[in-house]
This record gives sequence, C-alpha cells and structure tokens, in this order.
Amino acid sequence: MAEQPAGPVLDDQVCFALYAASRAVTALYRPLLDDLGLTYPQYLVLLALWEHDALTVKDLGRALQLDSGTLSPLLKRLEKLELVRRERRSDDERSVLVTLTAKGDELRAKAVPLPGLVGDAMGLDGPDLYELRTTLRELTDSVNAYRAALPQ
Amino acid sequence: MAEQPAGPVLDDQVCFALYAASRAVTALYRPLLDDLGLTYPQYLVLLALWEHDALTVKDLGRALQLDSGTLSPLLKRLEKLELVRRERRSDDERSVLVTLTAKGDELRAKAVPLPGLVGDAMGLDGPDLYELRTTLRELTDSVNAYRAALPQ
DNA sequence: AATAACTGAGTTGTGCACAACTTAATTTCT
DNA sequence: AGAAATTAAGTTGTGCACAACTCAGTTATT
Repeated sequence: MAEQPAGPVLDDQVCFALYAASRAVTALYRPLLDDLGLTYPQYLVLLALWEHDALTVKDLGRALQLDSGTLSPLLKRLEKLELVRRERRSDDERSVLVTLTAKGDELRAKAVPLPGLVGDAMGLDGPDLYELRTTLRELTDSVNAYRAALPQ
Repeated sequence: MAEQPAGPVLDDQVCFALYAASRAVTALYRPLLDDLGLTYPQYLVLLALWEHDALTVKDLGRALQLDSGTLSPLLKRLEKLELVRRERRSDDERSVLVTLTAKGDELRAKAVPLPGLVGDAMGLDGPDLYELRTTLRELTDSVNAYRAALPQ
C-alpha cells in the first residue's frame, strides 16, 4: 500500500502548477523587459494600448482583470516614464482616458520579438500552445463565473 | 483582409492566460483560506510541511520556487500565528529548520476539502485537470531550464 | 429640484515576489 | 592551519495585487 497523506499534497495541486508556471514565465520575460525599462504588468498595459490606442482605467481593468488599486499607481509610473498620458474625459469627468505617447508607441516595435522568444522557451509546439491557452481561458472563465455566483 | 496589429496582442499571449488563470484561482482560494487565517503562499508552505513535517528554509524554497527574501518574512508571520516553529539546526547553524506546531498540524484537517471545492469550480474533469497539470509542469521545467542556460 | 444610489479613480495598508545586499557559518584550497 | 570561496538566512527597497475606504461626478427616484 502506498502512503496516504492525511491532507492535500503540494505537487498534486493544479493551483500550484499554475502559480509556478506563471512566475516562471514572468521571470523569463523580466530580463527582456528590463531592456525596455518595463515590468511585466506594465508590459501588459502597453499590450492593451498598442491594440486599442486609448482606454479608460476601467477598460484596462476589464482587459487585465485588475482593479484601480493596482492600476492607478502603475499608470502613474508609466506616465512618469512618458509612455502614456492620462486625462479626464470631458464627457464624463469620473473617467480617466489613458493614451500612448509617441515614446510609448515607439516601444511597440521593440516588443515584437518578445512573444516569439518566450514561446520558444516554453518547449511546446504551436498546437499545444494553442490548446493550453484555450484550456486556461476556459478555466479562468469557469472560476470567475463560480466566484461571481458566490454569496456577497 | 483582417487587420494586422503591428505588435503583440494581449489575448494571444499564453503568458497572459497563465497570469489571469493563476490570479483567478488564487482569488477563489482567498475566502476559503480567510476562514483558516491564511494567505495563499502561507497555505503552500503549510502544504509542504503537512507532507514533510520538517523542512529547512532552503528546502521550502526549492519546493515552492521562492527565495529567502520572500520566505523569511512569510515564515515569521506563520511563527507569530503559532503555526510553525523556526530553529537553527545544531549540525549546521546556517540552516533554519521549520516545523509544524500542534496548531499548524491541526489546520491540515480543515484544509482537506479545499482542493475538491476549487477543482469543481475549474470546470474541468479529472483527465483534463491531470493533463493540464502535466502540461504546466513541462512548461515550467522547460522555461526554468531555458532561464538557467541564459548568460549570467 | 432635491435626495439617494451608483460609478470610476484614487488612497491606504498588508502581504507577497524579487533584486541586491549583508552577515555568519561551513567548506575548499592551498 | 589559515585564506578564499561557498552557502543559508535575513534585510532593504521597489512594484505589484487586493481589500477597504474616500471622494467627486453621474444617474435614478421621488
């Protein structure tokens, strides 16, 4: 008979595998992003802006699943780096519109090779990567739906 | 012709899918762990200790892939909660052995239902979860091997 | 029109992560 | 044995994440 631990086991947990994988990939990006003067969450914000050009803090929060408590100081740092501008919308003074500066837009070209480099290091071929991404999205949606249905 | 964004796209990134999934699962654990008075990384440390009973800070770092800069203050908090003890090893005074207190050991029983609850919310069946875990481990190993091979 | 409810950002405080560094203990190399 | 290198923890400083809160602006209700 194999031993039966009287509790959950670390390496059995999908949650730990996710946590470890996410941190490993972020760590792989770090030296590449250092060259651009960015952190990983800052890079994600710029990814969203390179795609959409102008987004409110609210929009960014929806895209990245982050709240204003995280985004506000992060955006201030990006503004200090002169990569983005922040301005109140005139038609709704509650909203702050975040837009790329010329400098922020130019950084896009330097970021183009990054996903390829990181993809190579993952050791998965195209179809496996595609399937993994799909599974992760489904998992995230399922978990978030479950959370939204919880009391409170 | 579809538009071709002149740069990487947020939702295409496996790295973002990982980041979002990891945070969603952690967020799902949070209210459950609140009842035990634990954070998610603290829970991971206890998982390792429930399995092995006594580990050095170094061992914990290897198991969780965290360095002493993260673990030292975390373990101090667990000690203040009276869930673990920390003591220098007599045969090597550099090492600190972390062991469970009775209180820390008792918490194990309360943690038993957690993985099942979280597994349900993931919306994947057993085989899919198993495959995902395997893929994530391979990805983590591949990425870490790649990082270890980098200059410096 | 006045009030109530809601919304979007921002602030404060706690706890990770991680880089860079310090210190003390141990091991290795002359 | 003594110096140099290595190792294990811990400290300091920065930047997320996130809860809980504030505040100003907008919308809904009466």
